[in-house]
Amino acid sequence: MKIIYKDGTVGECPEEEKLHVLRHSCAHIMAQAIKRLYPEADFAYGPATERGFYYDVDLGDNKLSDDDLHRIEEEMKKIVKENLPFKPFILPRDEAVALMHERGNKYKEEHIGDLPEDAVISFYQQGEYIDMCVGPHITYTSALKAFKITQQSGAYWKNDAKNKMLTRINGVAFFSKEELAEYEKEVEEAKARDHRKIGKEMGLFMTDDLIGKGLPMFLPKGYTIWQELENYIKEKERALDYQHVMTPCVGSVALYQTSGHWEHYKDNMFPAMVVEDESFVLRPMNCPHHMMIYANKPHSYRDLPIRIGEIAHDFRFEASGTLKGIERGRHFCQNDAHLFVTPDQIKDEVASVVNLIFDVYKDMGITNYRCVLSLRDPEDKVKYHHDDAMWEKAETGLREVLTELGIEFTEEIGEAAFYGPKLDVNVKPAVGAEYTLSTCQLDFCLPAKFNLKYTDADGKEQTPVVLHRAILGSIDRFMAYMIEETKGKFPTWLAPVQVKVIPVSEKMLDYATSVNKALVAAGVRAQLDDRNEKVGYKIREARQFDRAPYLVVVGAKEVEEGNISVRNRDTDETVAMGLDEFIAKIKAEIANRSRTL
RNA sequence: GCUGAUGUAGCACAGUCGGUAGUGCGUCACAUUGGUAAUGUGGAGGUCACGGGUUCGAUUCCCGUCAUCAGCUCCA
Repeated sequence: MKIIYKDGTVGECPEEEKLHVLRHSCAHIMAQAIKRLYPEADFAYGPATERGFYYDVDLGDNKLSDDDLHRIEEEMKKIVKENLPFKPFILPRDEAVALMHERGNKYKEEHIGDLPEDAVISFYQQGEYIDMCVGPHITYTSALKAFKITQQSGAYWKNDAKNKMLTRINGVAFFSKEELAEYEKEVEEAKARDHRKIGKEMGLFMTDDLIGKGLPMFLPKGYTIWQELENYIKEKERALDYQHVMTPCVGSVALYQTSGHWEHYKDNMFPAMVVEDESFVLRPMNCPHHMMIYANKPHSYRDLPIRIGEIAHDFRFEASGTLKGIERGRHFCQNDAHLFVTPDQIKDEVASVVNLIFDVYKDMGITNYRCVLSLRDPEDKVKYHHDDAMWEKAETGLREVLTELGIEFTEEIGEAAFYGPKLDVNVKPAVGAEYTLSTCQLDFCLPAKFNLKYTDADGKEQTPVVLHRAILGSIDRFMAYMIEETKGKFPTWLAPVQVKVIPVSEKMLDYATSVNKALVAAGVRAQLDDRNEKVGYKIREARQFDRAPYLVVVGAKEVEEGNISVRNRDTDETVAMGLDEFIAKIKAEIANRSRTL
């Protein structure tokens, strides 16, 4: 694939940049098409993305319908057919400003003003359309073979909610029609994996307008999974000498004023309730409660580390547009803990948390994640606690520990909590943007605000350091992730229905009932399908909706031989075995929390 | 919250250029008694999200509200 650079040289495109260039050029072609249909359109940014491209455009008062997007796409096809060359040129700053001004490109004009003094300002022209751009681009529009406009949405100029909202038009582009078709298939598969869809199919949770938005309710099957996750993580934590507590979901406003959360987050909390001249809020997080538990009695350095954990109900008034099933609601349960440590214990405790995270991921079969060291933005004086020395100590400390542990991570500025830096472990859901699953945060700030103390070996009072950590993050969100990862085919220990018992006909119903009873009595989540339907039909439903790990079919043969037929969900193999043998096998599998059937 | 789209039976969806609605699955009844991804027949089931307006008449047109979806911003 030939490409043309801003100085006019033409060359072969490096393999790894081909798609990027193609997609970026596609954005220009889309802009040209939009300009033809909407001459008043003014363009902001139009980059390539992971799968395609977008362009943010100011369309004045025009609103686009799906038909309009289709028209734009048709116009793009025409431009491709016209086979226009991409022609670059470079202008001195004053002429560049004049050109953009003359053509009414006020966003590009503003952009030039943001560029450094010595910037080379280049343009690309294809046909009648000129765009300010550093390139490189494809040499002719006909190089674009497979693309599609996928959606429109709003996006703020320079990503700032204070600025005007522009129309963002997204598209995808590939080398070939086959790759485009492959992409569309992937999108369909991702939609089928969406936890909201599977949750409904399997009867895991529900929402209702009358309850209120962002407030999902866990149904018996969903709560079964939820409880298993809770038991699992508490067991892991107990083994690491955590102590679990239970604290109220409400706290006084004064509590959050003390912690600083009120100042930073009051707009994202449910508004205060005033009773008997005192103000309370539904709690958005649990740090202050746990701080007060620490402060409940004096501590010696010999007591530390103290690890206080809680599966804690929290409420946040999340912007309505951000709510998403059980992945992000206005109520959720954090797998939270606060570790109160001395400065020389930081390293070991961070290591222990990090090891716990990856131990859990191993158990759960989670492999697709990335680690981020989230740092403050030193320029942002509003968001972050003012104490440069504290930040320096916390950030370098955390970075050192992670490096020593051999964790691969990237650093992101401006992602820290207001009280300290964090290690975030991020994953991608089936649909939508990446989110944080697990976190470990280093905090020198809140212990001081709450005046927490311990007595050191010299009998002097010292302030402990706090590690905030969440392994499953929120149980709700973690469950959403597991639904999407497993497509609802949970490992046996998590499956809401572990065994579906299917009699071949009603004649064997008594035998099937006794088999089911024995399984239930043994602590297995078994369910009898006693409906008057054929075997094939019941098998189909058990696979499609329950996704039960095991199907037990009993007919005349089994009654006669006094055994059962067990079909494995993952291999589709059926074997005959004694009921006791099966119970022993599945109980062991559940106890081991094994991932494979 | 913002921009856009959507809201019809438990679920998935048709449809009505304004005359109070259909299909499939599920559900219920009856027949069938079956061997690992759909047995047959029949019945019931809807204030067409909610509230206003226009109209002889609104599920359909207009306005507002609520919810859902995509993206943006945010995520202690």
